[in-house]
Amino acid sequence: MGNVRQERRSEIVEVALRLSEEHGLPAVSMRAIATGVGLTPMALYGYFRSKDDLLDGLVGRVLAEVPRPGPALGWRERLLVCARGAREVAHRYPRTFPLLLTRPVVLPEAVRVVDPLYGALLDAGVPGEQVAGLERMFSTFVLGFAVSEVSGRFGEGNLGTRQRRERAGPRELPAHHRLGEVLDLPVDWDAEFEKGLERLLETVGRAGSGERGPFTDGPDEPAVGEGERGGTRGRTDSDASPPA
Amino acid sequence: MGNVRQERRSEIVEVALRLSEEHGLPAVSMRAIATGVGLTPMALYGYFRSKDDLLDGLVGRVLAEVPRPGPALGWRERLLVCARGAREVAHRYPRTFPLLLTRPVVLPEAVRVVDPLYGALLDAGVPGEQVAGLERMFSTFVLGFAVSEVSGRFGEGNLGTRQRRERAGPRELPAHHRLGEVLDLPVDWDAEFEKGLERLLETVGRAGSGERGPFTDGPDEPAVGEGERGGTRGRTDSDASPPA
DNA sequence: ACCTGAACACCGTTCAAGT
DNA sequence: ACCTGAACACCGTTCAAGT
Repeated sequence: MGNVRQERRSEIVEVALRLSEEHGLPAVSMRAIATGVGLTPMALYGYFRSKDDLLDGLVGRVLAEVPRPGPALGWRERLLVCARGAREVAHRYPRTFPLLLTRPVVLPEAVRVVDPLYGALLDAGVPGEQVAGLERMFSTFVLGFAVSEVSGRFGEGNLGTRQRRERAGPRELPAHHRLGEVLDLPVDWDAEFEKGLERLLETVGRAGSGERGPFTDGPDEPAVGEGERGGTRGRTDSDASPPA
Repeated sequence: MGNVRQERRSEIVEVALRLSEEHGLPAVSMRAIATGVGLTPMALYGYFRSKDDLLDGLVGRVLAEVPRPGPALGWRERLLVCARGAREVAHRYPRTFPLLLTRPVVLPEAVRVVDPLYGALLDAGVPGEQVAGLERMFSTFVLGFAVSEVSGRFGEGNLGTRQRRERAGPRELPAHHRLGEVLDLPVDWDAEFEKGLERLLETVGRAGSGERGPFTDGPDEPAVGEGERGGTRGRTDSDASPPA
């Protein structure tokens, strides 16, 4: 089949990725890609309908490196592997990764990344109607955090707000002044990401155990969200709730 | 002082906003803005150092419409007002809003939006060292959700994955097949956003009450995150934990 | 102080033509 | 089938000049 065509296609995407990481996304022009692959700009249109199409290929190329854990691990570990893996990819391609938030997720690669997340949430006992929404919440956090980090959207953490804080006075920024010196500490992004994941996993566990609060008296199942250790003790298809 | 200058500046930003909403962000060019305001492109450089600088002005202009609730409301209500308000702004300026995720948050307008969130988290009892991180988690969700919604990153919800699901077969997308028809239901974005907020408020409540799990025996305070109904019964400054 | 004209070094894409 | 050349209608920005 059109295998040489596929080769050329991925060669083009590879050049685009290299250009993006070496000189930034704005440097990814059809003309620059073309010279990089040894062609005329017009030749690229034989492989991609438009530049947007080519950028979708770039998104797919990056998404392909996000790990997709199989059902061997427990659901918690699977979610962690996906989340940490995605963040690592962001650090690997810091100038390209922000594209993922800009472009729609209808690509087949995106669906392939989402599937293990759906599986993990189902195994956590999350009701079918809530799975997609919870997955979007989870992915939004992971993607948003990773993109913010590599694109500098978080600034250099809290640093640099100090001048502004002091210039503004307690009238305009009362909470900044209440927080005071805490805002001047450098941020440990690894720790913050892990903390966020921990919080989300707790939410998932609660959604998976029927969302009963501590005062709802239901069947006294062992609470999810406690003492999860490796192994294969995650639930399987058999106890996934029916779609109602 | 340079008041006529400020007038001109905001006139320029206003034209940029109109252009962006009417014809999309790519249509926001220095040349188009200039004709819109009745000047030569070069004249704009007297008011903004560069196009990026002008876009920062645009971000500030949009951020200025995000509500900043005072301390009259309870912390829960304040978080809800900020979150819902931000999402409404996204719906008001759907083609411009995605800029907020692209550009750094060092603008004074961004700090002004963050301050009430810090205040609410402090009033929820969140320890000082955790406030900034939790705020970033909250904002990442709100911004990420709103941007995904208006930029079409969420696709049309789950719809449209059906063809792909059926073409792929249970081998490649097992969880999609486990979920089955649930994925074909249309998504109620309002409800999903509210559900996400609810989950995050629960997390905030837990962080504010010392993060004890159901198996830690501590003082038997009434659990936060339960039975919250409207009204102004949120905590106030008086019971915020000191930064430690 | 505020603005303009001309110019530079770029873009994505179309279209007719080559082999 | 795959590629090229020339052209169109754009970009952001610099620089010298105008009033």
